[in-house]
Amino acid sequence: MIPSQMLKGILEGCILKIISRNETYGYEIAQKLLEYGFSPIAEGTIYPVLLRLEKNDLICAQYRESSCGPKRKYFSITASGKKELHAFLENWQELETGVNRVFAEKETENQ
Amino acid sequence: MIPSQMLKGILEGCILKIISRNETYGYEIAQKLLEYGFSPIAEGTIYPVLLRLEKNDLICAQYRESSCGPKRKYFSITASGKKELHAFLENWQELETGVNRVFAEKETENQ
DNA sequence: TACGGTACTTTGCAATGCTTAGTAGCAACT
DNA sequence: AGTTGCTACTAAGCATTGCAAAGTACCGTA
Repeated sequence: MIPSQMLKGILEGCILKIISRNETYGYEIAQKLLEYGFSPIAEGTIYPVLLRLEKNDLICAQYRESSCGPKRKYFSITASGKKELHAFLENWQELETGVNRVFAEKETENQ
Repeated sequence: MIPSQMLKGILEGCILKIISRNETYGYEIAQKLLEYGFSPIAEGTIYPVLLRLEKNDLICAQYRESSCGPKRKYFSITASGKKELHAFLENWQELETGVNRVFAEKETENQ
């Protein structure tokens, strides 16, 4: 169970990536995150993220009827969103490299 | 430049790891993080983390004189700290796996 | 009619890194 | 002596973002 603090900034990037692959809506994004191995993300988490992304013009929304429930709010990525996604990926890789360097056991130094 | 939000929870784990390798003090930790590829971590960031870790009994402190400046506050990891470090590493790996799964391009699915 | 699954919104909280300001020791240069 | 710069730590308050909780509402089934 990944603590919430460690998701900060990262969840947003993952959601953006999921949207970039295919137009989708909040409820489905939550399910996909589960499939990707994240512990269940509360609705109170995911929808505010989507609203923020929309407000910042990184994604745009479109309501559509559903045959099995209330209307869905479908999101697709914008040009700014693609740029942001690219920046996120770079930052993520930088983070990954840094952390893994910290945790790499180095035989050459005093451990 | 990794945005500060993405460091949340992670910086703490990295600092704990650095201390676990060798007794060390705040100023030196900041320098090591730089060596590991992190952009400069402000003192106002690092010292509060250390105080928090100490308060939570994950590290313990000992002041020592320095020949080239003010006294240094040396930290070493406690038993609880080692447990916490282990837990952090597991969470980090879980996060890493999850994010990389989200970002892996899958040829078998509609992209 | 009630329940469960689907689907979204809003409010307020908590954790943590950051900014800023302050204190202080030591060495080197003027 | 005074100034500057590096070393070294503390503390107060801010901003961001994930989370919990509560509310609204559509639809199918029992």
